[in-house]
Parts: sequence; C-alpha cells; structure tokens
Amino acid sequence: MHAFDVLRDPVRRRILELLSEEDHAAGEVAAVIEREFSITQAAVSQHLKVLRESGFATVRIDGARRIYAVDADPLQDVDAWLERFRRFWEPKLDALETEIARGRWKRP
Amino acid sequence: MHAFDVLRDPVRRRILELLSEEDHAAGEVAAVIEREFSITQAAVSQHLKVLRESGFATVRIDGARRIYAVDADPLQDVDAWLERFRRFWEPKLDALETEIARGRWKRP
DNA sequence: TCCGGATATAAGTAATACCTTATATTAGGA
DNA sequence: TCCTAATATAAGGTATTACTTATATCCGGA
Repeated sequence: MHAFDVLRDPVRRRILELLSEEDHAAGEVAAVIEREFSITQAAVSQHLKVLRESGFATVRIDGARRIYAVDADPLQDVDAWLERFRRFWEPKLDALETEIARGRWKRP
Repeated sequence: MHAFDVLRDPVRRRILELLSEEDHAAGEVAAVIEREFSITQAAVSQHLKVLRESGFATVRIDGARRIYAVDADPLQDVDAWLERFRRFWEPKLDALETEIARGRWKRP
C-alpha cells in the first residue's frame, strides 16, 4: 500500500497525530478515535493494522497491551516527494541554508 | 476533496510532477500519461478536472488549448501537516536554524 | 486452571473511485 | 460556414475500501 493511500484516510491521519505526541496502547487510541469518529474498536484495530503493515507504525507488546509508535520512514518518503514543489513556496536559499532546511546538515 | 484524497492517485501525482517541471497543455499531459499508464484521454481529462477543482492546478486558455499549471497551495498544506513529524528525522536545530529550515526566515 | 480484559481477525455490505465508450463543446483554418 | 483538432462531459461497469457484527486469540490474576 502506497504511503498516500494510507494517509488518505482521516482516521489514520488522526491516529498518526496521536502517536506523534507519544506512544499509545491500541486501547487508548481506540478510545479517542471511537469518540471522535463514532466507529467501533474493530474498525480502529483494522486501521492500526494498515499503519503497521504499511510501515507507518511499530508495535511492542506489553502484557496484553500493544503499544503503538510512529515509524516516520514513509512520512519521510512523502516529505521527499514534496521536495520538487517546495520552490513554489520557499524563499530562495543559498546552498548552506538549503542543506540546513533539508535536514542534511550535521553540526560539526 | 481533501489534499490526500487527490494525491492518493498515482496518475494525478505523475501529472503534478509533469506540471512541476513546466506548464503543459492538456493534450501534452494526456500524451505522456496515456503512454505511461495505458489509459484514455477521457480518463486524463477527468484527473485534470480533479486537480483543478481541488486547487492543485490552474488553467489558462490558449486558443483551443488549455494550459495547466501547478498551484502549490494544497501541497503546502500537506507540507504543513508533515511538520509535526519532522522531529523524527530532522537533526536537532537551534532556533535560528529552525526558522530557516521552515522557510519563515527572510533575509534582511 | 478458568475468567475477563485487551486486541485482532473473519465475513459480509454499501459507498465510492476510476476506468471505459460515446458524445458534446469550443476554437481556428480552409 | 464547415471541418477538424483539442478538450470536456455523460453514463455505466467493476474493484476497492471502510465500515459493521460476531468471534477468535492472548495474557495476567484469582
């Protein structure tokens, strides 16, 4: 499943927002999403599965709970795809500033 | 239609890539896409309509031809949404570098 | 060892997205 | 004015997706 297919769904985007704040157990995610979107626990679990299988989230087991965390790799792919369009809105930068802006610059 | 719904389709992403290089008449876009994706002119026209109506592209009339150009506003919205995830891959930046990285810094 | 809480999966359904073919619209040249 | 090129729209078929309810799995505690 392509990154944009995953991000297309507003529920999945919201889940990623929640996980970007901090890691959450599946049940914690479900509680928020069920309330905000009026869908069932099963539906949330299916969305979590999509996020897992597409590489947007990782899980670690904690007893009976599954703790979900963001894996940003596919989001970084999206960020990279946007690269070619940035010139439409970013101010002109010189070479060093561009390095910094793109996050490729390592402080010595 | 939400920006991510638009970007979900690989044909539309490819069209945007073409338009990011330079403006193109609908027929020029169609020629490339028909070849690369094996779909009809009608299908391409429908995709161009989606891009128009969702604000990703603008059209100007040139005789019988329609010249399409990128409108980056919705792409910038996507870029903004990604903001909260950048800390997962960007190196730590100090305040000024962050301003530069975010494109909010105007050279004096 | 059995039970309850937490989570995932199965099966079915309804909406929608994207394609096709066919046709309409519009502009410019002979 | 008529013809053709360029483009858009209409109508309809099909695959996918995101939900539902029901059930399975897995873990820790009594």
